[in-house]
Amino acid sequence: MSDQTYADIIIDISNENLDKTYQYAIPDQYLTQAKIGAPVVVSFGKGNRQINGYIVGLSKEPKIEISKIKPITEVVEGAPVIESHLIYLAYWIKENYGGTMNDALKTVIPVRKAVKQKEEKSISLAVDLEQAKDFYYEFQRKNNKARVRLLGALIEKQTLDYQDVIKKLNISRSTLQGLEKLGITKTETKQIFRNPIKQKEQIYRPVCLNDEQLQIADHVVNEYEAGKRSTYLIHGITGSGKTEVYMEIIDNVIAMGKQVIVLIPEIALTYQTVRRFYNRFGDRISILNSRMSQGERYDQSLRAKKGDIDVVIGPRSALFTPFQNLGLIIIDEEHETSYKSETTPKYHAVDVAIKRAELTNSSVILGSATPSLESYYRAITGQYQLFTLRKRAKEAAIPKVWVVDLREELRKKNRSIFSEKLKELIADRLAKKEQIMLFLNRRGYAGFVSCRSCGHVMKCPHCDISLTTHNNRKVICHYCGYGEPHPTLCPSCGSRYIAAFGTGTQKVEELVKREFPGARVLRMDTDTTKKKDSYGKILSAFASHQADILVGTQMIVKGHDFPLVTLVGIIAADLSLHVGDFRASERTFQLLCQASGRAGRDALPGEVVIQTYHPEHYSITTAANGDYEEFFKQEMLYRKMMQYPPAAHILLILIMSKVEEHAEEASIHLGEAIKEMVNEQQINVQMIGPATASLAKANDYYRRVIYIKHEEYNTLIGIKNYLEGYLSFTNRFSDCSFQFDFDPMSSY
DNA sequence: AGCACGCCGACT
DNA sequence: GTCGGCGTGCTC
Repeated sequence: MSDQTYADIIIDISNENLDKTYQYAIPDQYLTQAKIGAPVVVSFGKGNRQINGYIVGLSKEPKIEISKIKPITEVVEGAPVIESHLIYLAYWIKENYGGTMNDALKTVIPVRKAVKQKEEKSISLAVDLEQAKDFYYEFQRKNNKARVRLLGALIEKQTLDYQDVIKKLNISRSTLQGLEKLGITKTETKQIFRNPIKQKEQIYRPVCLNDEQLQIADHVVNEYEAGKRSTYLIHGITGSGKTEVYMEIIDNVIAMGKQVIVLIPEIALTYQTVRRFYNRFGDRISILNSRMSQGERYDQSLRAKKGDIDVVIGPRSALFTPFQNLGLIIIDEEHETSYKSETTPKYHAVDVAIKRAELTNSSVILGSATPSLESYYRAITGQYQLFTLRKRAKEAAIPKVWVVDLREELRKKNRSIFSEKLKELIADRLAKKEQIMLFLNRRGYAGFVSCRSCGHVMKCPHCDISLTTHNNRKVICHYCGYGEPHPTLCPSCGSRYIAAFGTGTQKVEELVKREFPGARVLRMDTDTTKKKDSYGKILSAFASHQADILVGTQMIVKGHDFPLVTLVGIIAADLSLHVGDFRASERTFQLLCQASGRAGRDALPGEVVIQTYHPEHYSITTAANGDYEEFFKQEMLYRKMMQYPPAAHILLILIMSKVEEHAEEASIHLGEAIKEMVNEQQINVQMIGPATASLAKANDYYRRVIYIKHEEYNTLIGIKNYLEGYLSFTNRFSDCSFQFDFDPMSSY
């Protein structure tokens, strides 16, 4: 039995050959250097031509006949190549978040798609037209049909598209090769890069930072110049000018010949934001967004690789821009859930950014008005440097916040969804011709059950998570599967006003129109923004005062400044407070802060009305006071008590199958396997489930979940690795699929 | 992307 | 028979 190690190698990355790896033997002399990500030279094909590749995996078992496996020619040392960094990063992502190496590589390395290849390669004549005609007749005489076809077409039209030649003219590559060798044709690859930003003259605008902003920028720049790399968290209230601080630091970092990645949530990627950066950095900046085709994205990554740009701005995926000389990664609004990938590997951009920074000797800046519990926790435990911006940059005043107790309204026989206070203020703004935003933070799949009289919410006795209604007959917990019959009377006060909670934006729109017949109302939610561009259209219609009231879900509270908005109404703060999710309080706090930040952005002072059945809940009181530190303190107590992140870590395992019994069987089996494994290794983990997911069935797949909690992230990675290994061995669950999610951000 | 293999018609 | 054009499939 030999002890040979084999390496999985991908060849020539920028082609679409990503899904093929080839196994090579590692000669003893290279054993120490043959790490994942390392560039290698290998013999390939019949002629043993020497080509470049990268190691993407290591194993002891040969996957094909040993006689076919060739040894690696050389492991290339020295010269740090971005590809090898990114491949190593892919490996790290796979290890930390689960999934296959292929999944990870695909998220990390931009692949040229066949779709956009059309314009890249073309065929043209290498001789003049007369000579071409001579050849044409000669080939006709010799009955070289394919050559005649191609030459005929080329005489008519001097340059042809490569793909068209292959497909429409039915010419094979060997024919083309033959003609090229004879010097009759030539193939050209031209690369047309399109800068997605419209060419507009840069407007010179001097920046003047206030002392708070300057202090942060100076500190970071000084450390950077001294060679110190670090992760910084900037906690700055809405309107405190975080972007100016970023730009000042970026300026200094690129002056040192380094490149910068700026991540912003997709939804904030508006023309306004982009132009601010463009005005300052001009052509040396590139924007990525989800509307760009894969070809366009690929173009931008090539530009980055060639050193044509210094700054890239984009959503999560921009994190993998192949800069040769990366120096800084900025993540704005770092608490946003869109930084967590929803597809395998379910990585979090913040953690991957920190890892990439470590590999490339870069710094990371996180910024938020309402930092995630995870980030703030790390900041106060010294893993990040924390900065706070307390002043608003413009002279805008902080809005006045009213918290309205909806239980009181019911007592006052007001059964409408608008409290007296909100009605009064809406009428006032309509009279003054100012604008109003009504915000309904509805999310999640199933409604929680609450009492309209006392505000009592049905909760799971084991998880402290809101129970959700199931056909109005049962209430269940979708973390652990606990269930009880749907109550008819409130267990707390005996009232019969206990029911599933839920109001749609459509209903709110209707009721607004009924209550205020003269008002012009716009609605924005997933229904009205399905069509392309409708999102922008609604917002610009509202911005130009074509409507008085904008009703919408969370999407209306992000980004955009509307100077005429002086009133923000939150219809029912409880809607996000009681979704069955341990992050519910955090989300509520964030949404309330963001929504409040929309009011009175300019000269006119703003007011905010928060309607709730829980005016005493800390998410609501702290948001009303704008007191993040107090919120953090309260929420951490809960997370510590319940062992939720960041106090501990959670691994979610999602089991899916088209056959309900198979999903159930597999989940029970996996549960047993986990129990056995942790007993054997004497690890003290807490396992919740297996249970039916809250979204019990999606796209014909039945879904089951298992949650595992432990203080150490690495313990959970160990369990994930164990299960991945186990699942790759057994074919018992071949019709089931499995997904892992660490410290999940979305509900399942 | 290169190489080899196999098929087929044309020429010696 | 053999040569060269042509299409196709494989490369650890």
